[in-house]
Amino acid sequence: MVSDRALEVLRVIVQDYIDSKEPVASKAIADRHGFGVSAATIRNDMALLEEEELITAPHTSAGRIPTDKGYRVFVDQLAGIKPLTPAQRRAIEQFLSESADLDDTLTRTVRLLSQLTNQVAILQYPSLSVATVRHVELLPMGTHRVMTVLITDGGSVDQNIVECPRELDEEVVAELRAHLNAQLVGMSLAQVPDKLSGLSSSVSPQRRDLMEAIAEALRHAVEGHRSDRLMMAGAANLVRGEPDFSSSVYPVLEAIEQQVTLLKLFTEMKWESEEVQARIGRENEGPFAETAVLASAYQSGSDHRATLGVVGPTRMDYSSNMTAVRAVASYLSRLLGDQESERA
Amino acid sequence: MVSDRALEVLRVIVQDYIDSKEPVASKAIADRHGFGVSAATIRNDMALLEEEELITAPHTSAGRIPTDKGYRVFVDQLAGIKPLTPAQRRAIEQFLSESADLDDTLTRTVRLLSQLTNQVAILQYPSLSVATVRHVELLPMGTHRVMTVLITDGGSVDQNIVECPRELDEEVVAELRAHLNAQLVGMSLAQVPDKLSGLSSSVSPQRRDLMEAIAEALRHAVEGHRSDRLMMAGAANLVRGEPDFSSSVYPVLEAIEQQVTLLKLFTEMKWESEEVQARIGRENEGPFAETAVLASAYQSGSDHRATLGVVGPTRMDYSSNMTAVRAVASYLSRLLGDQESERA
DNA sequence: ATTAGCAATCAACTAGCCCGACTGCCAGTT
DNA sequence: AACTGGCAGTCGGGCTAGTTGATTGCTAAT
Repeated sequence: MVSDRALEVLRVIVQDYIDSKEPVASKAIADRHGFGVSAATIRNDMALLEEEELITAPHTSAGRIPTDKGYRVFVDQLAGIKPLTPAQRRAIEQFLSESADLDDTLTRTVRLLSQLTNQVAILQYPSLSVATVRHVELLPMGTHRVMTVLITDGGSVDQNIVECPRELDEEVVAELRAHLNAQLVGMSLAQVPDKLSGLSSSVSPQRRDLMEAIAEALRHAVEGHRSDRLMMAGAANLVRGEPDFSSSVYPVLEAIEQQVTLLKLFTEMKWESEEVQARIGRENEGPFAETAVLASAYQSGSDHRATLGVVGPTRMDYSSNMTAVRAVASYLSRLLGDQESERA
Repeated sequence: MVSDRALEVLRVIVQDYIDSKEPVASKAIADRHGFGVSAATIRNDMALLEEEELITAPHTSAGRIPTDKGYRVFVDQLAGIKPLTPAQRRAIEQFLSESADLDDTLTRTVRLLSQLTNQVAILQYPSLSVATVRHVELLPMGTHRVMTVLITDGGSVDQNIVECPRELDEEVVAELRAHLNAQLVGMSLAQVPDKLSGLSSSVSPQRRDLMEAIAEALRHAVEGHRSDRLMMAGAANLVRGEPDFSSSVYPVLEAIEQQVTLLKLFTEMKWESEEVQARIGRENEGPFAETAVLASAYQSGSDHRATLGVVGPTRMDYSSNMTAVRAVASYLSRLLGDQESERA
């Protein structure tokens, strides 16, 4: 039951509140924006919006601020798409021009995003469980040790030392290497452990113990990759501005560092659509109940996706931040895609 | 010209101020600590300490707080060595028992340190310029590409794709691989680029272009490792407590994230002695002028050292934090040393 | 449906006051 | 010479009361 004008009033309230950080008064709206109506009329609309719980008054004689629900409506229905500013575009260009290895790219990306949005930026490491095996290398080291090297198509590599039960034989190693590669290359990391258990029974008995030890090392390597992790940049932005935050910032920063809450959040969001997702205020659990989280999936490999986004106060510039998140996600996808094809 | 008792008074002031965060009054000292003298006498000593600029009064009718100089004297002359608490010892034990690969070890270490001290912990990545080459692998991929893999004794690995000017020949690759390993294994990363330039002239002319491309890839890999970086944990601790911060915390967090100031600081300190170093207040430049930085070198490889430490308010528990930094540095050194010898 | 006007509300600010926590100093004691 | 007790002086911080100004809600008129 909210009129079009009332929605327009909501938009104005959100926008004004975002950049003034002050409750917005009816008079200010009537004065500064081109509604053809008086403050009293705006007040009526505001009463309506308040009834719908889209805005609220912090105290009797103050202007109104949006509620979580109000932000939600704003984001879903009212936020226009702000194009990137030239400065932002330039920043991304510059960033693109200097990419190096994977880790460096990710670090730069998350910093870029935090600079573009002036918020804390979060980037989930590409989960390698669905990366595929490109090559397995066995390197004899001395007479009783062999180093296993597992190389994935994402360009990441892991290595382990294996103790050999018996004297090493280059021929045996070569054979096992060939065998392993034949069986594992092209396989997704998630499948590797299963495949490995089958493998040791397929080699001749006198090599089985060595095979078993190597399989164990490879399982370990895969395991190490499975753990999802996050990178963060721009923590300072959380502290900027708000002098009162002391109480509220601490748990948020801590939760970001612990990672687990955010990872859960990200996996919850991920199955949804292509676009930038927003979780606002109480839509989030626990420490993030007073923040907004914007996130978008990015293409982190041939057919796998991870998530990146920003965390900030619910009072944030949704329009431009969502644009920035979307832009960075798509640039990063493209970048990783390029490296991918370069490498293939 | 400060009597022994006056120094004792300074110690008490520092200690009380650290845990109460309140200026310390003469009466409180006379009452709570077993000086056999009256408050008036303490006051006389305090007047002396004030003359020496070791303590100062925030306003006329308040107790005294230590100055930077006061903390300095405390750290250099008065701070006893607090042994680790059982809880701390247990935390370290547990940490030790779960180490995985290098990156994981470092992440855990820096978190451990931040938990032990309740401060922001900083850890400088082991600079790999002085790590040595363990193995170079060349993997043909299709007919016109080869992947170079560089493995160092620190357990880190880097790989690149090289475009081959001509059709690949497994024999050629094998020969180059043997050649590269013969020349590079055991070499420190810092020496690799020089060595590489010599190499291409030592192969037959028809292989020179390939060799050159490979050398370029390896140079790139080494380059990626050279850049010093920092890890941080416990940023939330900066925000804990202080409600006034906003103004003072923001620049500090930002400077930590930018890394450059701290890296400079660390390299300045490093050449000094074996022990934990403390830089207090204005002894630091710029953003850290109101913080204390404790740092210690750790052995990050056979003969290279990097730095780790904590950043916190000048009002911090120097005794136990210095103990923690020392303990963690030495545990980490041992851990890396063990991996080293395990691998060798 | 809109408006103007008016009373009511309440945070934020100010001024004034007092209280209590210290110090500094001095004169007296050991 | 070192220490102590006592006392006056200073000043931050907390309390109260009063004032201001912004803003709403309501009502009656258009």
